[in-house]
Amino acid sequence: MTSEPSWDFYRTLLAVLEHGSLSAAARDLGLTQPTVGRHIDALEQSVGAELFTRSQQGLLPTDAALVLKPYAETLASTAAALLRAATGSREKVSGTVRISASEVIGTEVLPPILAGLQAQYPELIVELSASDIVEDLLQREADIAVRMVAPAQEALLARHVGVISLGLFAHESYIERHGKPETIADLRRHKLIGFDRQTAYIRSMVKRYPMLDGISFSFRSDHSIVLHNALRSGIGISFYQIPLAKRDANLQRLLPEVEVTIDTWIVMHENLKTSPRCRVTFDALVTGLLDYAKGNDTPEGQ
Amino acid sequence: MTSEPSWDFYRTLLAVLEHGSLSAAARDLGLTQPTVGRHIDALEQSVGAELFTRSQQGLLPTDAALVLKPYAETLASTAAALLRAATGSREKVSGTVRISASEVIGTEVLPPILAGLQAQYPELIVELSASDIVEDLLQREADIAVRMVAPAQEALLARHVGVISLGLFAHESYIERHGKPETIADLRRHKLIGFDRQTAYIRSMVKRYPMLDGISFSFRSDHSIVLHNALRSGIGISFYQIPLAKRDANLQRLLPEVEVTIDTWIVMHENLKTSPRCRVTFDALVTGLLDYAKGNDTPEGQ
DNA sequence: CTGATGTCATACATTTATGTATAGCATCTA
DNA sequence: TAGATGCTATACATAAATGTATGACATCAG
Repeated sequence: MTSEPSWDFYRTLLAVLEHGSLSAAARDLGLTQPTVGRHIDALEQSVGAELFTRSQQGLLPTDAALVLKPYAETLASTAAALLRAATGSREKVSGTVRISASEVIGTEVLPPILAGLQAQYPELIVELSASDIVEDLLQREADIAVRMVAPAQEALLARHVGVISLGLFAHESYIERHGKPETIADLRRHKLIGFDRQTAYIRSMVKRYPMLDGISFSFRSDHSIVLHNALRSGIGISFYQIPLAKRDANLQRLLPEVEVTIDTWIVMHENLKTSPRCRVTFDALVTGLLDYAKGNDTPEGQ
Repeated sequence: MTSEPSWDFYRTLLAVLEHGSLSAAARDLGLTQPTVGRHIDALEQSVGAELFTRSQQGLLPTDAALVLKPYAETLASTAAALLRAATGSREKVSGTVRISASEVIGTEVLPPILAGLQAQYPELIVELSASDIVEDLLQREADIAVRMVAPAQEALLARHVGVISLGLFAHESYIERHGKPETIADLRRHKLIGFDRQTAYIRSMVKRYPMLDGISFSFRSDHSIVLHNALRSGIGISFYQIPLAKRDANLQRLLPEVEVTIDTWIVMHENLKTSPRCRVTFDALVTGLLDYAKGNDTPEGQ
């Protein structure tokens, strides 16, 4: 460890870890394979440890390299955030703003809101990361996030935009075939659509209706869109956001006494409030989602 | 923004921001002044904004540059953490572990604990950041922290090591001159030693004894060591950690009904538990501070 | 005022890093 | 089996970044 290695080596390291080969990493980085190889060599020498076992069909990361991956990911997301913060003038609403939201919100609710925003500010570039994975490390850190959990960190500008209500729904074609459940216990004899992994949705549901805990799903996916399409195709019964269900007349509410509410926040780091593009995006999301939670939905086509 | 700038430019940017001149930054980085200047030039071109207003007695950062500083600091601390994670073999207890603690704990309590640890593991290098400033951004992020607030983040390995008790103390030379206060209200006619800024100490004290809120200190410093030396020199009355006070026979406890307790945690990121040096340091801190909180103090000389 | 020390900017030489081209080996498909 | 495609490793030429030396200006102490 004679002197600190170049920070660029960390970027190269991350690319190699992500792509699994020097050549692929080189293509991604806009470098060449020998250069990437030299970066890894230099890094290995600096830290005094083997990072990859070389083979002719690619590189296999060692434990040491895997330990470094989360650090390199943090570096990448911070560097990306720095670049976003630096780009775009401080007066105009221009440059890139990156938003993180759940899959459902990101795919169904945000697009119309963001469409209006971009119509107003043509120079604004929006990156939208729609994912239910909590540990969003692979993704570039977002400037603004729509969250279903109360923000814990300090130095965050958070706005509570109300509660989103979920109810049980089924497509009418399913009801024709299987009938309606009359009680919660009755759900056990129905086909239920559910999640693979525990998401914020599930956690709050199980908290509220413990009898749902042991229930077995006959259709599972960890992809929210798949679940919703399964619901719309009449595969079974699923929780669904009530404002969204209004858009589809063929979806029928079941057991109206079952209702789960999810608190929703818009969260932004405090020091971004001086950035015009983050400010206007934040405000647009707040007003748009307040409307959505109230039931004043603005569907896609409008 | 033709292509992403070199991450090394961010390191250079941070150095220039911290030192205030190209030359000083160059000395710090082990580069030369023209190189540092070229890095800044290239970065300005990449982000399309002026970062510094050049003058012959140094560089004045623009608002744009100041916005980027926290990002660059995060990059620096992450890069340092990566390097620490990479260095040192995975079997032996070697390499550097960085610990963050309050000033009092760091200066008075930890050294004997760490001395024992380093005697056991001669190849272990310890970095100790003793500071009461909460936003420890300038510092390199620590591997292990001794905290007085309940850890909020997830993915943290936290161990509660008990409560540290604080009482009011004065040096006997002070008592000879001013006598002892008999009631809490009586404190108002005494000389009190206190803090400039609100620390975890103060907050929990005021919470418990609201009558202390409006009290005026006749001696203030935001440096804990200064305060303790002021106490030992007989300048006035101050809160002091009871286990520490036992070491100095000339310190007398006043108003024994006044006692404030501070919960204490040792906190480490979960993914460091595979690192032997972090593991053994964590364990040593836990046992050492459990002993300390119980009153089984292990003073410096022993 | 004068010299010492600090700063940034520029011109030029050199070192360093990178790209190109190629060889060697594995894997898969026809 | 032959050929295409994937990968890494090496040798060599080139391009790029860095260092050296120097000049111009500002600030402070004597």
